[in-house]
Amino acid sequence: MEYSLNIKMNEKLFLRNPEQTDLGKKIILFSIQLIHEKGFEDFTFKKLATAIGTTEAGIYRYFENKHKLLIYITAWYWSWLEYRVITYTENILDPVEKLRKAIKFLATSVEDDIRTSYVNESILHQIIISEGSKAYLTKHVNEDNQDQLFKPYKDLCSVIGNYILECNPDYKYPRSLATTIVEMAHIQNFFMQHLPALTDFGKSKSESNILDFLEDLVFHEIKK
Amino acid sequence: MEYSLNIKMNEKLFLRNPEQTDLGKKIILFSIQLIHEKGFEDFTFKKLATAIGTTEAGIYRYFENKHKLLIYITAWYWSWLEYRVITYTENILDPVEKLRKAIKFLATSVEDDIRTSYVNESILHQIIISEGSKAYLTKHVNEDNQDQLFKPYKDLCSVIGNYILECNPDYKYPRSLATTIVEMAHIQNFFMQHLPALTDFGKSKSESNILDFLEDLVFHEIKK
DNA sequence: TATTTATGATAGTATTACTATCTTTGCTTA
DNA sequence: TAAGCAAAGATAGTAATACTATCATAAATA
Repeated sequence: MEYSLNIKMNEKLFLRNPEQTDLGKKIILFSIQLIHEKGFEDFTFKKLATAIGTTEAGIYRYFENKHKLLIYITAWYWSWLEYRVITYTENILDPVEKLRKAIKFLATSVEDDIRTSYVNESILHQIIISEGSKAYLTKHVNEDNQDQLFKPYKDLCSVIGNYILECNPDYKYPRSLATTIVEMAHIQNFFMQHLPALTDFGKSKSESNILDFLEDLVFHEIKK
Repeated sequence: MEYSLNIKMNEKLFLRNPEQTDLGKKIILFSIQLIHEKGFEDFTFKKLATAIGTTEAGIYRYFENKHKLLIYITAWYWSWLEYRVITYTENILDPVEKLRKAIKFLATSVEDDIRTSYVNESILHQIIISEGSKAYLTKHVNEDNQDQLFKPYKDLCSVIGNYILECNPDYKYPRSLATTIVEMAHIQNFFMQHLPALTDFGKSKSESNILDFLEDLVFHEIKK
């Protein structure tokens, strides 16, 4: 049996829906590869077009500019992650176990999900680590936010925040702690890879250490 | 009596030392204003030159490119902050009080320091919040790191890490907790301003709430 | 007075970030 | 089977960006 997983994306993110055509899917597939390879600053629609074997104008029919494309692929990632977190925790009754599992999904690398043919999730995870925050660290964040472009990120954080409240209904900072988990899962990973003196995981360079740190932090904080 | 505070910057950050000439000081002063006004992506040496009343070529004599200039001003900020943290905590004996004071310096807005005529620290603080992480989130972070460009950031985190260890010598993650404090002090501030649903401070929008959250987090975590 | 140093003035190039237009291909649907 | 439409290809063009180079000039210094 074959599976396929479809994530409905906000229509303001694109001009033409990339999921509905061959070229569109290629744009997503190759842009993930190219952004990972060159970094977002050095990534251009010209280079993307050449890699795909189409023209610049072809890309512009799908995305207004490269920043919208970055928001698209990050938003896709957060939606996919929320889906995974929810499906893999729904049978767990103990809220502490649920939260533990969620943290694990955030802090651990993923393997390519075979149900999504035109997205390579393990590379996407690396992009989130290195480029993810550039999606919102702009002067037009307020307008983008009004267009709901960051909803998937907020939804994921909201799920984590609710798990935190299930563990301790009196805890005062469930949202801020949720974003702390999500952000630090990625920032600690980046620092571990590139600026190891800023972490305690420089020698082993293992994601399981980040996981241990985050669990330690979260469960000390919300302990009743 | 007049005071002046001088911070020695890494020579690899510039081509000609901006602190030693009038034009150099103007470049720092105006670039801080302009980056804050336009955001880093929309900031160009052309616009900076026009604002100062000099030419593009004039700016290029001081800085290789706008990214080096960003690293320069962020590095300056971290050095200045480390200096403040150290001087204002050196007479405090209780390590918990010391750490508490340090967190306060990180999470609270500053007023313009009159001892540094060509740097506006309160605007610089906003730049750190919105643009700071772009200094290291690049494909050339490893080369920049080899050139010691991030040393001021590391030094500051190291100071905080040591205060953490003074509070609890057995604590396992002093470096990662230090970077968590520094990063989250700024990220929570950005979210509070622009994506308030991601924090618990959306209504009041007050920095003192961020401070309370960070203290709560840190002292629960390192409690013996 | 000679010389170095900083700045100004001007010009030029490759690349980026688009926009516009016209043609072709291939798939519906009457 | 023909007409019609949507997607994609081909090509061109523009303003801005990110530089590099050169030559002149003014001020500081030796």
